[in-house]
Amino acid sequence: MSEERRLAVLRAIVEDYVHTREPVGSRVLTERHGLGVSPATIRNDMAALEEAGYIAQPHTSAGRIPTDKGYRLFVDRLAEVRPLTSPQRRAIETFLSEAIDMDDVLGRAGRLVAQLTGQVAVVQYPSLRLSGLRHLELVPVGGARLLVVVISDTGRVEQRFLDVGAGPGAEPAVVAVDTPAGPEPDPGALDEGTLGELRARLNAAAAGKRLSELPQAFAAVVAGVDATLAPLARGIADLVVDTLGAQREDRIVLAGTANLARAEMRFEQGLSPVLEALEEQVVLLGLLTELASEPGRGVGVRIGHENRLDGLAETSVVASGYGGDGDTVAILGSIGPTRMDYPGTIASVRAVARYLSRVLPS
Amino acid sequence: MSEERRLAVLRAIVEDYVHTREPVGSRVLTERHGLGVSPATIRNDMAALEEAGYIAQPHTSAGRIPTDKGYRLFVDRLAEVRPLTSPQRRAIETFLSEAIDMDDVLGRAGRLVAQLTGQVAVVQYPSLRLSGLRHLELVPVGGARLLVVVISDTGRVEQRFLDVGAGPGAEPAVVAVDTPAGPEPDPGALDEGTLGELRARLNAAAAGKRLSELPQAFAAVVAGVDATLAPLARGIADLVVDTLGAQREDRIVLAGTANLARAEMRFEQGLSPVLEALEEQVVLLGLLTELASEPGRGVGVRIGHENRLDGLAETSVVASGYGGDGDTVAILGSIGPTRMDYPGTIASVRAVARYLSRVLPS
DNA sequence: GATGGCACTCGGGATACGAGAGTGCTAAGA
DNA sequence: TCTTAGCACTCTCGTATCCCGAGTGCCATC
Repeated sequence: MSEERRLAVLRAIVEDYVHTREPVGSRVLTERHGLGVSPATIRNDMAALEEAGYIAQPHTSAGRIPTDKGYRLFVDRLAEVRPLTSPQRRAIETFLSEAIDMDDVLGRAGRLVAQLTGQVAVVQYPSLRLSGLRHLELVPVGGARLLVVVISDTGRVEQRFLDVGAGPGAEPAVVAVDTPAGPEPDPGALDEGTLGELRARLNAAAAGKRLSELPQAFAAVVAGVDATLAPLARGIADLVVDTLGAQREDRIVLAGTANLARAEMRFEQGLSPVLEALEEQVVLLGLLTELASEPGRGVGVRIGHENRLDGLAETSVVASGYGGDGDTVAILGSIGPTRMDYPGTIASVRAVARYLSRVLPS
Repeated sequence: MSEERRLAVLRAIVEDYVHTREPVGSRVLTERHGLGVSPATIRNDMAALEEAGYIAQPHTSAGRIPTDKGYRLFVDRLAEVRPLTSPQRRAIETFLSEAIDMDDVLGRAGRLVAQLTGQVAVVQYPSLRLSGLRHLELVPVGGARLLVVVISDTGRVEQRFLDVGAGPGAEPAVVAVDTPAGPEPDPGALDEGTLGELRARLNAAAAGKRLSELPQAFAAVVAGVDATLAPLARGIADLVVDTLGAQREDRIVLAGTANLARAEMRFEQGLSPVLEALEEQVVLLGLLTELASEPGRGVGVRIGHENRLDGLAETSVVASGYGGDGDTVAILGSIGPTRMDYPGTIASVRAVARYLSRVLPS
């Protein structure tokens, strides 16, 4: 009962089961895979594998299916990474290079992974590092509302709305609704000249400063400004500092959800828990982060119950970080049933992640 | 065989079926709904209704279920709009008012509608009207890349990447990848001083101009600039005009997809086609646009086969436009099985759409 | 340690059957 | 003319039964 053959049997079971979606018995194992031994021998090996927890039988007299532990062993020691075919590579290249902006890149990456793997793709928006303030722009919109646009040195752009209260004397609320805006600015409470000057002063004060020095620099501006304007200036200053300081890494896009519903994927518990888990973006994000921070060859794999979420107990997650300078700024992954094509999925995720890393600004 | 009673029967069938999800027979109809007649009478009415195509029986000896045509009649003539309860209204208010930016508002609106209706919510991003250029910012990122940030007079902010080719002499590609950016700007090919001057010139040229006048204004700048810089300047100018001119109304967010998988919703064809239809954002967008442009009390309803998409043949779409000044700038909707609670769904969609209209910058 | 043989188990498909729900129709009543 | 009661008929669905086949575990043998 050689150890190598037992592993070969496990590999054969995994590959056959992934392919046929049916419990695999000793006979087909000897027939379809070139293990030169008889079914009885295989049965002995299978008994040992079952004993060790790598496979299980759904009911007494059926074939065996891999357990989570079995898949884990397969992924760690048995799977041969199968590189993508070169047409596939080219397809990735061309499809992604047609993207016109960041949203588009990530959206396409998601659809691509979903299509390559036939599963659900998850793409996290890159979280961008902070730096100084490059430019601040104030645009009055609506009556008592100010759109504050912040451009950081790294090229990050954020926009927030500032409610300017009743008049210039009132204390402005610091955080309000942020949005692109509507039509004609209403030059009521806020006149362009004053705003322009305020903007110029704030920009000048911020020039060359680091984020940590900004509050102080702004305080000076607030102090030096007309008393009626001071509250507004302070409101803007606070909002800018707040906006630059806030991390904005909580966005995720999904693609290929429809793949879950395809007939080939039957989940014991139905797919309702799976979909629910996917909608819990915060939790999902945590999972991905955890996963990508694992050591390994860049691509992390969580199998079945390994990811703590109940909804994902029947699924595996394959994820990889991506990012400009070789360090991870965001994560890309694929989620499918534990019974998935691990080598293929890993290859796809890795290929797209690498492309993203290459194309991302660094 | 009075006409009113027949309508009452139809209404009773719809309401009962929506509630119980089971074909409704003549007996329960007389028992549960206060029609003061015998089952036999109802049967006659039902025969007439079936003849007219408003109801059908799934198999010979089962109760009746409404057809699309039946739901249509119900929605148009029989449904009483049921206003939301005041706690519900308050919940909407508070939940939406906690949003911190535009993305957040729309995301919350979606989740809200999904939760209120127990169905899938669809929210289109508002398309914003164009105007002049408020400010143009150039941020060098990476080696030969330039982030171009465009802020329009209406407060719309767009960002695009410009590939600056090999050196300042090369013709820059006009459209490249747009994205927030990575870390340290690399002051290689593009030096800050030149960029600053170029930016200042372009901004000055654009000040006060309308979109249609921009190309001309920019052309003057390009002509007046150093010859080695001209291609870069032209590249930027083109990109800006292009960006401002492009409509950006193609984004949709979904929420509550998991609701589709809940046990209560059984689709004949499975939900795979439904999910697929929902992923076809372009088509979906077309449907919503068509729907919101219909006359009516603001909320449009498409029932079953009325929406041409095959995948949505078993679903109904309830949608409403929303937008700052009473005119529609985007659309909000809810998608569920044809057997849905129309009055409730309509009320929810309308309430949230109204809130959005109120809170949106105008 | 590998193999052939064999009895045993169990899931799943096919079949049969009865209960129940609902219908349409007819004839009688208002 | 509309409503109602009665009745025979149809069809779905759940339950029970049976049987086949796949697969196993174990034992004796090579």
